[in-house]
Amino acid sequence: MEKSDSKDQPKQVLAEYLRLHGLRKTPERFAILNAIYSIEGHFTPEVLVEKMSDEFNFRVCRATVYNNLELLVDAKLVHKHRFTEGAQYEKSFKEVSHCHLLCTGCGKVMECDNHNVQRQMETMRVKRFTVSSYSLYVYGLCTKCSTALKRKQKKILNKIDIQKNGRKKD
Amino acid sequence: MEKSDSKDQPKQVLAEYLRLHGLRKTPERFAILNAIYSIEGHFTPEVLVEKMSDEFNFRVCRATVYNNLELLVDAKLVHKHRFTEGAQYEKSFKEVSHCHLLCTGCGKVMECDNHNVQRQMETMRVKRFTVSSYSLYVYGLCTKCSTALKRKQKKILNKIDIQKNGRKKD
DNA sequence: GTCAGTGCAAACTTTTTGCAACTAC
DNA sequence: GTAGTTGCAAAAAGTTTGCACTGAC
Repeated sequence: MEKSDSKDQPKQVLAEYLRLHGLRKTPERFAILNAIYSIEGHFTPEVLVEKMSDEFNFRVCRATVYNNLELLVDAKLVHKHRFTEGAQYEKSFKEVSHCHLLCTGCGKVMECDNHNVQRQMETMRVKRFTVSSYSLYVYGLCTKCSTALKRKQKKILNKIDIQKNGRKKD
Repeated sequence: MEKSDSKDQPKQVLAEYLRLHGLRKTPERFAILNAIYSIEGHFTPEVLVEKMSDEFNFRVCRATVYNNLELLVDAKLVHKHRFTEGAQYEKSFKEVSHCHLLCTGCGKVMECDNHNVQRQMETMRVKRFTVSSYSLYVYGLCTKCSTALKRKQKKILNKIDIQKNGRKKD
């Protein structure tokens, strides 16, 4: 009977978190949570405010969004990333931790499931430290940037060669 | 004889990087590199500027430091981290990639060598992506914050209990 | 009724940009 | 001499803060 599915919902988790921390159940908090869980992938605080206003017709000021994002991170309902200048967030409830591929050429962020790493991380123990989550960022080049870089390097090498030969000929 | 130890020096790596990219060997670049390699652990651009001025008597403006940190990251001589607001850097030449433990309570950053993870990362292959480096951040609580949190939670639970009992008595 | 939480605007921090001056090549 | 680099100052981007007001408890 009444299998406690509902208890597994992010909303319930937030409610319980607020209760256990003696904090208030404001409409803003649940509206923010709701908006976040309607977003697939990463988002910035700015985008979240905009989306809430546009799609949910719910206006919140930035300070509130910043405050509550921090709270939701603490409640383990949201992951915080810092790929570039400015933080990016991502829902995290019942999501498998995936690693992120960051192209240092164009800045593109891709996701990648590496089961070996995941297994390893889930069983990771560290002395004098209570592990709660992890982020793995892998830097490198996407195919497009990799090709572009090779072309660019060839061009530079040609230029260096020309300069040298020019000098030699003098 | 003349074993090419010198070629392995960061300075040589930078010189070669600059040559292959058609960039200039400015004194600022080598001064910045030098200062960075005198620092153990993480530092911010601000701290680097200060250190250069104070300890090396070499004044550079921030813009130059920012430009060249980016360049050094590209040359794989420096790692860039974004633990908090504001980037932190770290020398990376011939350094073993270590994972970072980030305490979400006090913000303390600790280093941690996990050989399993290191081995795994060094052999990692991803489709359509040329891996060049990685960062592993493990979030959690240090012993001090873990203890503090437990104490705090106990206090809140007591408070909630008192409120409930108070109501019931009414 | 009280105090945590919100909105607003201003302040602050970190990073980038535009431009004149400089210098490595 | 040319064009890549630097310094400087101003602007931009992202986040935090102070304060008055509101509303969850």
